[in-house]
Amino acid sequence: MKRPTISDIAQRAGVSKVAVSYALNGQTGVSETTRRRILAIAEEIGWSPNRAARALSGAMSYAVGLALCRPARILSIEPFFMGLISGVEAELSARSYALTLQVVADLDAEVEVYRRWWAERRVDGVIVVDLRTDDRRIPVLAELNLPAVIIGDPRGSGGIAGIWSDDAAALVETVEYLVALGHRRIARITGLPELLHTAIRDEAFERVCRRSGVTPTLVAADYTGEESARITRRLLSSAHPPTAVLYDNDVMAVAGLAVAQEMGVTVPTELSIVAWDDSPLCQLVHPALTALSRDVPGYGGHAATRLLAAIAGERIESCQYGTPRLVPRGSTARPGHQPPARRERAGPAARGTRSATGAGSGTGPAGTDARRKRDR
Amino acid sequence: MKRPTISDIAQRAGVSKVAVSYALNGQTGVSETTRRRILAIAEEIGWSPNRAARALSGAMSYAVGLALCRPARILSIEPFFMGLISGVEAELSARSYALTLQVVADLDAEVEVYRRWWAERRVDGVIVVDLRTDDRRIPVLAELNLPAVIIGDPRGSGGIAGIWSDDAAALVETVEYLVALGHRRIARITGLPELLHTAIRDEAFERVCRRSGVTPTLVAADYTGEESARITRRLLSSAHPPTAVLYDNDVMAVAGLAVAQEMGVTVPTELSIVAWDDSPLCQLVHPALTALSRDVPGYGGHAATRLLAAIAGERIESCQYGTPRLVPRGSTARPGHQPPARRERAGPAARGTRSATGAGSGTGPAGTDARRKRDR
DNA sequence: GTCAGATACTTAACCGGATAAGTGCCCAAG
DNA sequence: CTTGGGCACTTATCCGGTTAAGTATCTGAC
Repeated sequence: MKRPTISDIAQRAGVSKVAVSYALNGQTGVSETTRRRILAIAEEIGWSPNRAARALSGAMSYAVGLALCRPARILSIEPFFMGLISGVEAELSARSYALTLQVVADLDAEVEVYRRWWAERRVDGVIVVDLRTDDRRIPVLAELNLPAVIIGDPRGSGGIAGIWSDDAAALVETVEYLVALGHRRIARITGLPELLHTAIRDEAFERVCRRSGVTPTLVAADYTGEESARITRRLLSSAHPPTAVLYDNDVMAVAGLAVAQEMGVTVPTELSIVAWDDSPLCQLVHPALTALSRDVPGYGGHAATRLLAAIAGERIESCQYGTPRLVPRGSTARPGHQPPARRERAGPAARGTRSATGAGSGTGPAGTDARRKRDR
Repeated sequence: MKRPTISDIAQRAGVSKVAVSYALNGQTGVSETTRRRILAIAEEIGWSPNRAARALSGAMSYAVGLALCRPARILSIEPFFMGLISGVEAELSARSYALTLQVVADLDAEVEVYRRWWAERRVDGVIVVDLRTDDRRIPVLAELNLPAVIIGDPRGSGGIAGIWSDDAAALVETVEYLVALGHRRIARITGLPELLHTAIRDEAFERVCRRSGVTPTLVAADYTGEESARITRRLLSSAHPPTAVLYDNDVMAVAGLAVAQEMGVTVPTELSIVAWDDSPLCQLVHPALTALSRDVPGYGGHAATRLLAAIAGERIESCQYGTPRLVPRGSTARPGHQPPARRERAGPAARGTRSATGAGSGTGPAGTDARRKRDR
């Protein structure tokens, strides 16, 4: 089956291909009658513009690039990226832009990918994730003059417009919530230390802890459950274990919860847990995890919209979107060793007292969460 | 900054652009001296071929398409897709092919995307996932003569080569394992019923249950934790609850585990749980979930390799890869109401008896799993 | 010495669109 | 009746590569 071209349409319509081009692009220069005839033929034979041809003359590729620089095992478990991609995609495909995805091994490879995409005219712009402190991708993008949107704090995006959430504010809110509950020993298990948002959260953490008279503990991790489990185990067996732990993603928080349960540390009475980034996962475990929730697909959609604007030549500014909201669930409570009354009477074998009926009440919060999710 | 073209190189080298083209593509027709000079210049000015131009003359786009037809909330929680993408990508980028991703709302949209990609020459081939029973995408791909690799059972791929795993065998192995443990009431909570692999697993499930004298219970779900929780709750509160449940993905299995724990049903003694598709998630929960593990990135890599072969014009055959292996963990055991000795002595508040020291033994299996993962 | 054939190039044409610069033709104003 | 100007088109050219089809120049065999 041969792909139809504008020449095919021209032949059928008995006009030149330029007339067809004008007609299909809404330009003046063809009569309304001819235009309709041409459009009808195009529709009939199922014509779509050959992107390569368009790109060659118009210097546009109608594609946007996204390079992901994380090992496969992290990519697959982190719901964040797939959520982001969904959001980006929804926005792009609505304007018939394509998303070109590349997984790279390290930052050098990523920079090379940008250079190649630019030289090959593969993409019209890129979305940059995982902004680093003093990020060397930024000058390259500037040098290439490649339209870009940075997902990350404008302090690190070196003049390139970005979309960012106020992580510091969210962190302060969370710590203050824990302090209000009565916690005085709070630990934070971080994501990759080279990421800018890790540094920003760290700084905010130390600041709010100092201000609140809380002993901060900061441990760097790598987003994996293994690492989180190891660190949590160490923290909980120390002389003065924290009464609350903030994890920099949901996977680490779930792993931390599992370790606590293994070690016989009751959550939330003996240990409160907060996860950064909400996901269905946080509501699947028991107790459900208090989380910093944000609208990830919306975040991606916004980024895509702004990138398309930048590609269209608009001057775009950095904008804030979707600062995480603290969603308290069962994993945070006042610190103390007395478990809540309902659980106290649990039989030795049972992990909780709720009967099948009691569990029905468990649908309450689940239902609420489902509703919240739909609201975003 | 202007993008360098072969004409720039030609000018610098003092030859025609055709000579440059020959030199850069390893064709005969240029002397070794000239070739080296041209390559040096190309390297120096950072030339990469303009993909649009290449595509226009060569009729190749050097891109592969992947359309995902699942709602965002499922995409983001299912590690399968991101794992698949990582694997596909690794293979593609090694041969400097790009991956074009599109998230679509339904099958009609997906078919439209294929038609558009084909007409636009956006991609040289596609990878098709989530094969349905009597899949209407297949005839379209055949009609368009668009190179494709189906990820799914060849019984449904209508002559188009695919890559598949023997789900029926894996399911039979799992049920036989449960039967050997002594289970006689086994339930299976399935994924989307319209997917071919769901039907294949269902059929195998009923067959092996009948053969083994086991009462099968089949309930259709949709891969979400909410749905799984609802169904599990219903099953467990029925008159004759199953003693083992097979879930069609990890998220549903984790949700099922949470419900059991909520309801005071001990896993694994009162209820055994098996998850289809392993992920770090399965090892984070407590007890760790027995799972059907497979090498998802490898699966994707294989698919990409075969697709590239098909694009290169080779005739490719369907091939089997990565039939899931059953990885027994703590969530499966002989059915019975006596919890194992070590847990029996648990204090009322504790969810497990393991002390900090006891938890150290927990690193044993975790270490093993990490090693296994690296092996793939 | 000459002629075939290889070598090392060049020129021309093409891929499928976009776009600048014509070219008839009709209508209306002067 | 002429001229000017818009309308509806066409022709020519370009984007940056690939490929077919020349064309000199050199080499070697007869």
